[in-house]
Amino acid sequence: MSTETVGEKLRCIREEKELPLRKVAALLDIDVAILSKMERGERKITKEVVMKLADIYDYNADELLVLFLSDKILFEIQDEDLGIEALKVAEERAKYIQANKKQ
Amino acid sequence: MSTETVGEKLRCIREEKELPLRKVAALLDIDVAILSKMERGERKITKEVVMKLADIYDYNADELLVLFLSDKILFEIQDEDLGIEALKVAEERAKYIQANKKQ
DNA sequence: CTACTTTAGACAAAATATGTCAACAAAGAT
DNA sequence: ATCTTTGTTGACATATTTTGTCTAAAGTAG
Repeated sequence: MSTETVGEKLRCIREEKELPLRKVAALLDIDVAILSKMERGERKITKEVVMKLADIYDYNADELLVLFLSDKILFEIQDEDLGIEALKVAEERAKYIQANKKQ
Repeated sequence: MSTETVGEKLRCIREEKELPLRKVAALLDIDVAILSKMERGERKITKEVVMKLADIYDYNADELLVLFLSDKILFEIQDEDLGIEALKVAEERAKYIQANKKQ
């Protein structure tokens, strides 16, 4: 099971491609410091950046997006005793919403 | 299954108790307009307010807290095709974190 | 009408997020 | 020991979001 954050995952991928922050940051048109912080979870990553990095690294975008979303979900329930219960309720509600949304 | 938000739920409870916004807002020491907006989802509800209202209404705090948390979770994955998949991954990760946290 | 409840919007203040930059540390190469 | 490259840290100003306060207005009941 994956226990790493999307930032950690993106850093691993970048290191395997042997791309320096400098080059990737230039492709994203953002500051090197910000990308460094995003990989280490010090700055929030946006969905847009995740998608661009999937493209740059030629990596499965859905996998990264799921990791990105689950990070945000875990952030909401961190330190909450009822977190897992809330996740189950949220899943039921999400399924209900999905089943009833107009085509 | 519950399809209502925590705000809608809180409004229902308040109306059953026949308490006006004015009185409840006074007990919470917040403006009437803000409480009105919280019940309708126009302003974010805080965990603190949810707990205080559970006390004021003498209502199950855990139930309201789970609803409150699931609202926040659903907000994160709204309109995301991979939302339910992300929820499942988040649950696995949450279980892993819970199992490994020091006693 | 009057009294009460609730809602809508404007506004400033507070809090948070974001981009930019310079200084610093670590590691390698020569 | 420099020089170079890579990555990290923190300060700072700006921008954006959130929050509380207030007033006007809409809706409801007596």
